[in-house]
Amino acid sequence: MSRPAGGNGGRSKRPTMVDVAREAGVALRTVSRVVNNDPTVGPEYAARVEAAIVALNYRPDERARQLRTGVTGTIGAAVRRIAEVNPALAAIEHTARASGQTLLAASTDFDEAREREILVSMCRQRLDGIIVEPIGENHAYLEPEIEAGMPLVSMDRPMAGISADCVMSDNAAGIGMAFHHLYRHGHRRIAYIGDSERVYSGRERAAAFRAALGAHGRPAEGLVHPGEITPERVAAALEAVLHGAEPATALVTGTMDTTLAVLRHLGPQAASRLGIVAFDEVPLADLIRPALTVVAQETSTIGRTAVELLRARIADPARPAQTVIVPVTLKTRGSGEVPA
Amino acid sequence: MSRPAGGNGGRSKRPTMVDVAREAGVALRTVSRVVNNDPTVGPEYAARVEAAIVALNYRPDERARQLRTGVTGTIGAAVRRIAEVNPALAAIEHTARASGQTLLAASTDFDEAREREILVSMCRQRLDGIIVEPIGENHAYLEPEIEAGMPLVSMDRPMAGISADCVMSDNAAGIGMAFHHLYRHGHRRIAYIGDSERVYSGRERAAAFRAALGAHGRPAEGLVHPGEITPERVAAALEAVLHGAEPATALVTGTMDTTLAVLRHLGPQAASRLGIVAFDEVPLADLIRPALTVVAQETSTIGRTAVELLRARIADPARPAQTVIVPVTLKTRGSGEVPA
DNA sequence: TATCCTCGCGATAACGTTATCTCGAAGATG
DNA sequence: CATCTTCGAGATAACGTTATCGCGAGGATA
Repeated sequence: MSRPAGGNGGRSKRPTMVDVAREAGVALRTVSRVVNNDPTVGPEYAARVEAAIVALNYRPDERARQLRTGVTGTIGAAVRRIAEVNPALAAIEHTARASGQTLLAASTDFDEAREREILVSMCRQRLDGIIVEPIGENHAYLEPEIEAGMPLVSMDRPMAGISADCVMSDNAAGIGMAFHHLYRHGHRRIAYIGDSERVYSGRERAAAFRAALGAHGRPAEGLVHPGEITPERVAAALEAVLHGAEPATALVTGTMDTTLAVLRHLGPQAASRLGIVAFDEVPLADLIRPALTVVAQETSTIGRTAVELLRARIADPARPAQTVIVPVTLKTRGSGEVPA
Repeated sequence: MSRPAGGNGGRSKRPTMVDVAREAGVALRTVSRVVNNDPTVGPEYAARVEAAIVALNYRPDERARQLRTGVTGTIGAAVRRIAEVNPALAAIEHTARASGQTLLAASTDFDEAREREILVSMCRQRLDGIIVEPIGENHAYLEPEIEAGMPLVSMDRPMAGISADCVMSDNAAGIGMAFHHLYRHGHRRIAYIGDSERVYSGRERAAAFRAALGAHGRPAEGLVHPGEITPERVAAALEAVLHGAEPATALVTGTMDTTLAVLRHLGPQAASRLGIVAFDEVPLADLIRPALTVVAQETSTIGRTAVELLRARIADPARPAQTVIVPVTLKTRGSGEVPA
C-alpha cells in the first residue's frame, strides 16, 4: 500500500531503503542493487522497486553510503578567498566535476587559524583529498593526517614543515620576463613592489628581481620593496621609489593586490607615465586604465594540475611528493611598453 | 601498548573509537563522551583517553557522527558562479561560520541541468539546508524535497513552481532611483538595456523601467531592451538606442554583465559622454573609467538574511514561506551626473 | 544500619547504506 | 534422468559513531 511522503504519522522523516523494500515487497539488498544499477536484478523486480521509489519519494542517504564504502567522492579546496575572482578554483571545480567528484570549497580568508580549522574539519569529514592555497607559515600539524593517508596538494605555494605535492607558477621566470620587458623598452631604473618575504612566493619573486638587477649590473639598493600589502605600505614604497634622488621610471608589481594598490595610489594619469608590468592577471583588465601588461599565470592549468596531482596521490599514496612548476606568459597591453 | 599511525600491518587505515578505547582500556562509550566534552567523565579516565587519542592520532569520523545524529552541520550554497566575485557568498560563509556551520559551495555555471544535479546531490547529502541563486525557470522538481523537510532558500530571485523562502533586492525601487537620477540631471531620452524577461529579475526591472517612463509621460518605444546578455545583443541594442532618429542621452543597465558589455562596446570615451546608471555594483569600480554611478545591492544583508531565513525554516519547518525585499542605494560616482 | 539517590561508567542497540555469504530455481551436460 | 553450473534474490554482518539503558559504588537521609 502506497504511503504519501508528507504524512507518516506526525513525524516528517524521509523514507529509507527498508521502507522502499517493504513497499516493493522485496529484500533490502535488492533495492540497493536497483539504486546502484546492478545488472543482476530481474526486470520485474527492478520495475517494482522503481515504482516504490517514486511512490515514496525515496532519496538515498549519501552519508550512509559514504560511511559504508569509505569514499566520499568529494574533494576539498581551502582557498584564500572564496567569493573573489579565482580562476584556479573554477578550473578545479570543472576538473573535479568532469570525473564525477563534488567540490567542497571553503575560504581561509588569509587567516592562519581559520585555515587550520578548515583543514582539520576536512580531515574529519574524510574527504577523498584536499587542495589548499596555503596561508600559514608552518603546516607541520598536518603530518599525522598525511601519514594517515589524507591526500593533500598545495597550490600557488609549497607548505612548510611537511612534504606534499605542490603546483605553482614559475615565479622566477615571470619576474625575469617582467624585468627584461621593461629593460628592452629602455628602462634602466626599474623598481619592484611585492609581497612580504615571509611568504614563499614573496621570497622567490623578490629574489628573482634582485637577480635580474644583478644580471644587468644594476645595484639593488632602494629599488626592491617587499612587505605587507597594505595601501599605506605600498604608498610609502611608491614615494621612496618615485621621489628619491634617482626616480625609477618603471615598476614591477609582485601580486594582484599590489598592482591594485599601486593604481589606486597613483591614479590613471601618473600610472600611465610609468612603465608597469604586473605579476598576475587583474580582473576586468580591459576596462582599467592604463591597460596593464601582465605576467599571466596559467590558472586553469594550475587548477587542473592540482586535481590531477591529488588523483595520482589517491591512486598511489606511496608515491614521492612532486612539485609542478607551471610556466607563465607575458601579455602586453601597453603599460609595459611606455618608453623610459 | 601504543601503535604508531603509519604501520598497522600493511593496510593504512585510520584508528577508530574502538581502537582508542582498547588503547585506553575503557569502554567505547567513554571515548565518545570525552570526544564530545561530556562533563560526566572522571578526570583520570579523561586523561587516559586523551593520551590514547594523541598516541593513535585519532580523528573522529564526521560521516558516522552525521549519520547517527542526523544533522550535518553543513549548509549548501548553489551559486551561479563560484570563482567570480560574489559578495553575497562571502556574507553567507561568514554568517554560517559564526554559528559553527560549514558551507558547501557549488557552481551552477548558469546551467539549468547542472543546477538540478547540484541541488539533488545536496539533498542526497542531507545538508541542513540549501541556499540557491536560481537559474532554471521551473523548480517544481524540488517539491518532494521540500515536503520531505529539506529547508530551501532562494537568493536574488524567487523559484517558480514551488513555494520557498526568498531574499532579493528591491528591483523596482532600484530602477526607479536610476531613472529619476538621470531625469533630475536633465535627461529626457533614457534607455534601458538588461536581462531577458524570461528571468524574474529581468521582468521586474524592465517593467519598473516602463513604469518610470510612463510616470513621466514618456513613450517607451525603442527605449527598453531586455534580452540575452551577449556582446552581440548588447551591441545591437546600443546601436538602436544611440543611432536612431532620436538618440538616447542616458542609459540604465540592468545587470552587471550588461554594464560591462556596454562599457566594452562603447569604450571609455563614448561611455563618458553618456549618462549611465548601472544596476548592481561592478568590481574594481574605482579603477574603471568612466566612474560608474550604480544602484548598489546590500549584498551582505542579502547573504546574511538568506542564512537567517534558512535557520528560521530549520527551526520551524511549518512556518509559511517568506519573501524578504532588501533595499538598494544609489552610489553616485560621476557617470550618472553627466548633463544631457 | 538500611535505603534512596546520584554519579560515573559499560554493554548494546540503533543510524542507512553496501558487501559477503547462502540458497533455491532454473538451464546445461553426461 | 541425475548432476553440475549459473543466475538472481534474500538474510545478515559490517562501516564508526551516538543514544538508551542498566548497574555498581559511594554519599546522604531516616
